[in-house]
Amino acid sequence: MRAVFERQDTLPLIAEVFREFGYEGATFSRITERTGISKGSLYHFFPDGKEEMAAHVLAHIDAWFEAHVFTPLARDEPREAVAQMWRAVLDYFHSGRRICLVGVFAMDETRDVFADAIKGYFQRWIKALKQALVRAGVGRARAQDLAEECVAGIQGGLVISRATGEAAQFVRTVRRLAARVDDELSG
Amino acid sequence: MRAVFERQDTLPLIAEVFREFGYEGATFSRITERTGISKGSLYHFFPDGKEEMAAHVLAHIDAWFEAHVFTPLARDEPREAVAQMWRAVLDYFHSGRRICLVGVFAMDETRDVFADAIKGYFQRWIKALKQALVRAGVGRARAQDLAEECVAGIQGGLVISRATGEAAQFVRTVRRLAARVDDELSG
DNA sequence: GTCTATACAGTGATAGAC
DNA sequence: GTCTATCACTGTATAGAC
Repeated sequence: MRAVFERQDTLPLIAEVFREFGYEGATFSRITERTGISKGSLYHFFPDGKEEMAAHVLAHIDAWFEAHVFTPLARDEPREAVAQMWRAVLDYFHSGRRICLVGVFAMDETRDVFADAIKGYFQRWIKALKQALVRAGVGRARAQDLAEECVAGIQGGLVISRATGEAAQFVRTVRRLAARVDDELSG
Repeated sequence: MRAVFERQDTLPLIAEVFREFGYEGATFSRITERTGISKGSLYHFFPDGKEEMAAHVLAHIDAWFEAHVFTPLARDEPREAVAQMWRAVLDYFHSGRRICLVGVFAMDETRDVFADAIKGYFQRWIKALKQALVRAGVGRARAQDLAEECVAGIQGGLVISRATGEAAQFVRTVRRLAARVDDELSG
């Protein structure tokens, strides 16, 4: 009996291995152990091996954020979209117990292959948030500042939470950032 | 002709390799290539191998921050110490072109051996900053919030700068954080 | 499609010549 | 103290049985 039958289904499992051990630390033995899929089958799903796995995992994450964060910010009523962003972020990162794989890969310059994907993820996030803030009436310069501050703050909160082992620190960080945005929107 | 003769002198070079490639990616061949020291000599300096190297590198970084940031925050006139912290941070991280190795190691849970050192680094930073803010007249709860926000913001700014390739983003992040602290101190 | 068997390079680590 | 030679092992990757 196997729980996984489609390549798409393996991505979340493989993603967790990359998250826990980083790119170099995510070895085939750890991936087979976690997924229950042998090396041979993994190469059947991902003919180009580890690099292809990582690329698909990144694309998977990107699609999630595109659907749950970036697109709402660009399309929905801005205040509601921002509120939705905070909910999505707390949910996705398990209230600080889960780190950002894109951030992890960003810190590792071993493989420039992913540089564009990583850069695009953060730039689109900042841009979408900025434009939502502008649509909500915030000045362009201030909106850019706030958006950079929020996206950077989220990453930093994840690092500190993971480092100290206190997930609550991430939740506090998000609350502070949300409050600052609210102040700006109502003030 | 060799430029390095003492173990202490090798640490900054080895640290850069860990910074660029992460713990797993920092292989002996890369370290020997960067330092010009053979494996045999590296094991002479660090009998316990890579793990000992990483431990010494972390201790080296910790000592630098202790001397240039934490101790000044605890001892000097608080406003001046905070200003010194921003200078030290911009300087140490090369205005956003260099990442935080402690942050990189924090994201990697391969080796719990360093967990305490990593945790201590961030906790002492937050605590020292908080106490300096308290000595400068900020309320305890607000000081704790601000300190967490600053240390997390620095880490996040480094991640975003590295990801986007725009070091200037880190400088802006630091400026924003410094302005917020200044507001609190004068307001 | 899934697996086992295997190739081959590179890993951390050790021994020993000088 | 510094290096080279070598170790056992694990890494990614491939071939091929079923």
